[in-house]
Amino acid sequence: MKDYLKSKILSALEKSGLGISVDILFDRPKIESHGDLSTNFALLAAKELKMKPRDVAQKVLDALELDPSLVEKPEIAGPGFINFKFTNKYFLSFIDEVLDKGENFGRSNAGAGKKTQVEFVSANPTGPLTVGHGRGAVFGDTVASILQWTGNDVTREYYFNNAGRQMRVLGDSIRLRYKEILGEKIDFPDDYYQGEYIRDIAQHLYDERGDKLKDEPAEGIFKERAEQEIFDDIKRTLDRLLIKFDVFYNENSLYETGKIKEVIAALESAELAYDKDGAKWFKATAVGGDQDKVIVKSTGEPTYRLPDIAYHIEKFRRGFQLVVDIFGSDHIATYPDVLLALKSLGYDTDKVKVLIHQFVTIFQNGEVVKMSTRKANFITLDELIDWVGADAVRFFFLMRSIGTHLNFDIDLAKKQSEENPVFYLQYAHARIASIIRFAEGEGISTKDLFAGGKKNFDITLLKEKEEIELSKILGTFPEVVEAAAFTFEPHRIINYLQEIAEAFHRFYHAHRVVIPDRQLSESRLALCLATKTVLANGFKILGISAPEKM
RNA sequence: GGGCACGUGGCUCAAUUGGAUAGAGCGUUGGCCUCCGGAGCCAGAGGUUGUGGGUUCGAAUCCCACCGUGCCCA
Repeated sequence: MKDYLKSKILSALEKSGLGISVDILFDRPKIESHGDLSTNFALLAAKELKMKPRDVAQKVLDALELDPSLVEKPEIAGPGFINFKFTNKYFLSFIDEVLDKGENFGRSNAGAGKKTQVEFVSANPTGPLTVGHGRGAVFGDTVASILQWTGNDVTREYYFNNAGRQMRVLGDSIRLRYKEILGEKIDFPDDYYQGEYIRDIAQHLYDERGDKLKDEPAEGIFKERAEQEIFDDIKRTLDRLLIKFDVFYNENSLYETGKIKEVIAALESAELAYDKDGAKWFKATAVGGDQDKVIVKSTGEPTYRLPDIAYHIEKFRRGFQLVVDIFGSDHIATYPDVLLALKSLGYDTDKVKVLIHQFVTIFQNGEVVKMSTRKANFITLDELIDWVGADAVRFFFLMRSIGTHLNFDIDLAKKQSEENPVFYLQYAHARIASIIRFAEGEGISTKDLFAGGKKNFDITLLKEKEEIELSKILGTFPEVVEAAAFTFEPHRIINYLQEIAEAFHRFYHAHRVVIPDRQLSESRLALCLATKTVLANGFKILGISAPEKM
């Protein structure tokens, strides 16, 4: 519809001899009397035409020819907005469209098959996923879904490091707990992993191998076993949230295949690296950075920057045309260096989209719970799922934009799990399912609506305000999905589904679906079915279940 | 100390990316089932968008300063 209006306006401009450079964009007014779509181009163009905005608008309207079965007479309003109101016929046509496309309604090819990678979670296997990881996990998975719905070829990827100091400490933490089980007196350092899961892993080793491991080094079986068990645990948690990865990428492979050295060599040959104080530096100041950064410490150990650069080069080499990185705010200071290095080596960093989510602050018993994997005073994602269920966890993390520092009161979440907004949406879906069951009992099957390969209902029988309003909203679903993809903001879909549920409940309360008038019943049933379809498609994107009963 | 982000009713958050009268949920006040699911619907109260300047036809949104919160760095 926007395209239609835009082309009509362009030809009207031409006819009236007005040349303008501004783009013609449409807004959906918040106020009903302002119509269904509104454009402000007359306001924007007034200056260059040296005319009053309202005069520009009037000239365009004089030359504008629109199909009266779709659009009613446009109006000029306020300082120079042009408002368009559409016909009921146009709105009701959405019902047909939804039912025709079914579970594909909302999909588009806006992404044109773009090879896309979404990297998220990427937690090292040092402990269970926390509530903090949950936000990034659910968000990343949903962004990936949205990109798929809009026609991108998406790979979900998890990047991890099973080498380095943290993992050595992890292995040694297990070793000490194992010794403890053997009855030895141990001195467990404060900066070791304190969690109960460390004891569990040590216990498993003891159960299987007895005391045979008492002289094994930390880096061998202890570390390996820890990695394996913790990773299994992480995957199980992700699985409960319906999150599946296509690729687990091991940072270590970048060393094994020499990619790390290649980066150093590339930086050196570009004269962007130098040695100082026994360390190797990236000369960021030469390419617009505020200060040079260490890439290899004097101990010979690389900083996080070096493998991150190498990993991103690999992403480019693998042919990704869009790379989406999802980090917690703790990485907020790290990515500019990485992007700067990539850019200075000639890579197109416009292809990289970095999305930073703020942390979740957990409250319990009215107090802030500080999260630290090491100290083990965290609430695991698993526990959260146990308390409120997977649907509510996904929904809760998705309903807010990622920029907010959101507060999560555990006690409230447990108590309110029955009143969670997710139920409001699911209830609408279940209620429609129930109406359909009822209708079948009364002898109207939804199958009858499509018998013989054609639609046996007449949407023009729908004339009530609530019916028009509902189908109007249904029609905008594809736009909403595209907007969510464009902005990487899943919460837009939730807000939208909320609108549908509201419009549906209002319709339901105002009008009965199954009534003696068979034809009208069928029309309303078609509207219900279309609503159910859009709700279900939205839930599918969000990874939330669409219950037939609750 | 420096960098990045965020401050919107009592609480948790929206606001179509600079648009018209700032909207939802929870909580709160009062109504609504003989009838397809009351996990619902309708109505009300509750706001100087942290503060002060600036940019323009127009600012919660952009710019500057300050205050507060979070994360990172030395």
